[in-house]
Amino acid sequence: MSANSRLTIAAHALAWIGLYQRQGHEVATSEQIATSANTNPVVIRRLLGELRRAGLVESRRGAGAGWSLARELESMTLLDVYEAVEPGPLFAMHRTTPDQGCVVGHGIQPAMQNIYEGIEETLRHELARVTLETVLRDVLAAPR
Amino acid sequence: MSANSRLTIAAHALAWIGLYQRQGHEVATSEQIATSANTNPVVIRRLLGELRRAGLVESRRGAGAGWSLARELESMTLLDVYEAVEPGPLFAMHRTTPDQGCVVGHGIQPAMQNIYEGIEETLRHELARVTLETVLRDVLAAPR
DNA sequence: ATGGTCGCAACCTTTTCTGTTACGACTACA
DNA sequence: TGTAGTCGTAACAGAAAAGGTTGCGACCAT
Repeated sequence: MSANSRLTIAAHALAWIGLYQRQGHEVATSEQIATSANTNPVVIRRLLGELRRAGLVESRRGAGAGWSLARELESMTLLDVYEAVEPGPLFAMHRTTPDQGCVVGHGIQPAMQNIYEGIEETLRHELARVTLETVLRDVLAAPR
Repeated sequence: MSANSRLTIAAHALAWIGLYQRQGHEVATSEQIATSANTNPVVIRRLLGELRRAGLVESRRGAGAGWSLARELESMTLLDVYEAVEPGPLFAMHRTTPDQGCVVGHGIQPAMQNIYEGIEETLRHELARVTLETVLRDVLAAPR
């Protein structure tokens, strides 16, 4: 599916910030999170920027700057994160308009659009069932 | 999500073949289907080749060659098509292994893997509810 | 024998995602 | 007031995937 890792990395970042704050720290830096996720700080800042626009995190600038949660992990779901970092639909239509003179070419897009909408609704429902608190709990439950 | 159009095009092709056969024709050519989908015949042959490996269609070579359904549209679901044409998982993990020395970096992949598996199972369930017969019916029901 | 079609490999272009560098903006603190 | 540390963002490079295109051998009904 040519899947991307945005949802995974965003969840990683949120879990990291959440745990760090529970350990008494005020803010986490993109540098620290990037080290944990084994990627570049700019990648983290970009993703967290989208999460900030969605109201999930806040950032502070200047010296001693960094990122903090805007809400409890308990109140965030994977759906919130998904909608913040994934722009498009799950399934794409034809890249070029099908032949409108053909019965199938004419009816296929509305038909698939309808079907896909129902499926994406179910997907969103599933994503909404998983809170970031659950994610962190599962992360900490991993055998070492 | 960087979605691709394979599922859409494959469903288009199957609906086209199915309708064409109901009109009394034995086989459909990749050329005809490509015209309806407004793409290249090789693209169609590639996709139908995968559907053939999955036992959904058959092809005949030589003169008067082409494609036909291997089963009734009624007995094919979008899940059959999806599994035939989509190789990978819906969501990707980190591109590089996260820091195993970090609690989050260590536990994040098994945690997300588990969550994703449940979600993909639900997705498959939804796809399995839609038959290609339904798709064709919806296609023909489109207002003109 | 021939013409129409599939099978498949090879290559190109476009798009998307990720990584990287660079640098200005901002602010706590000395 | 200066400075160091961090964010914000633009710009570009590299990798990967999807889709489009061409070419040609294999196949077979006629």
